[in-house]
Amino acid sequence: MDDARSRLITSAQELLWERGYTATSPRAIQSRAGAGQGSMYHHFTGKADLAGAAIRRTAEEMTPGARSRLEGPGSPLERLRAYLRVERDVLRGCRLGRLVQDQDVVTDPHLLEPIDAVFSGTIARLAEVLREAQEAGEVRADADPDQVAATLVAVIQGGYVLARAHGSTERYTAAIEGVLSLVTASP
Amino acid sequence: MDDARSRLITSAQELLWERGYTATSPRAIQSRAGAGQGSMYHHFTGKADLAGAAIRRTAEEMTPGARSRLEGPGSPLERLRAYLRVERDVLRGCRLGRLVQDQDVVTDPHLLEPIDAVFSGTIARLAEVLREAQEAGEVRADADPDQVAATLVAVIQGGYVLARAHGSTERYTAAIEGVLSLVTASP
DNA sequence: GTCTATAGGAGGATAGAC
DNA sequence: GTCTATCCTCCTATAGAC
Repeated sequence: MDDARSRLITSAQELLWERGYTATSPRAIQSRAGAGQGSMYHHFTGKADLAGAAIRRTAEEMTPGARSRLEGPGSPLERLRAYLRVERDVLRGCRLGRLVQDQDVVTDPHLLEPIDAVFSGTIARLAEVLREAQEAGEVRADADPDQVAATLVAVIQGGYVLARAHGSTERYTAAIEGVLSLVTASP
Repeated sequence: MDDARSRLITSAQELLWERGYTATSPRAIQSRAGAGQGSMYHHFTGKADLAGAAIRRTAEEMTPGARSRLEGPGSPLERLRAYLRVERDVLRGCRLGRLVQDQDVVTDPHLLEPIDAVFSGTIARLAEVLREAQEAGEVRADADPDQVAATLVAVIQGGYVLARAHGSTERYTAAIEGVLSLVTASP
């Protein structure tokens, strides 16, 4: 899987993460992939097409990890903690979430849809685990699982923002631990 | 205050909000402000300098509103609710938070510092109100006010991300209401 | 499949006239 | 203070040869 086409997608994934969509040029992708203009325009119709492939691959790469942590061993609350506390590349930001600030991404359904799908799926799975946790008495019963699931994902995404603004992971950790203390049912 | 210098800053504020830093060109700022090249480079040393002025002005414009809602009338918890539920231009995103995804912004201390200052100030003020709320028994006492304050700001910032990804404000509202239900002390 | 050549436009900035 | 002219580089894409 290290043919030119695949290498181009890999480079696009990296650059999309580092610089976003608008700030990433076909040239930069090509040179990082060690491929020429002709190669790229042979495999893809243009920048947007290649970016779409990169986004879809990133989405596929992120799903299994989240899934396994939320469906893994441990009580519902323990699985929620494991998911929220998993090590993330905080200062680099979310590979998908950061793209959503890009006007050209939000405007192109082919680019936006796979991103939204990841968030939707994550929220749905978190809500499921939250329901289990409520049944087990680990999470207060008077909270709406769907709302709280959105809250949890928002804390992660917002934690990235605070960390990048502050230049350190501290704020991210504080936000995560803060929400964890709140979801946990009072003794 | 509608001289060329001020108009350039206003245009820069708008474009920074709409397109971010990298995707905003001096040309675009000038044409929106109705000013020429010469005018801009007379008042500012370049794009970064003008952007810095725009960011500082936006920061100044955001502070009073937040301050008044958190120091206004009502119980501590009511003030927290008022702050979190205030109407925001959700789909447009945060004027400052969105810039933090931009590599060129994070790299330039003159651009990043005023952004971080707003977040730091907001977190500090929220922590203060949270402490009051705990004393009043409105918020569970076993939570760290500084952590929860970071959580609240993160939920807002992350709510923007979810909303833009989904193309609707629903997810934002869900995240906000979710965290509000969690901070409120159990009956 | 991949390379090179080429193209029109935009980006960011400087210089000097008015 | 503001205008116009000018500069070099990068952007994204197309064309056609190998």
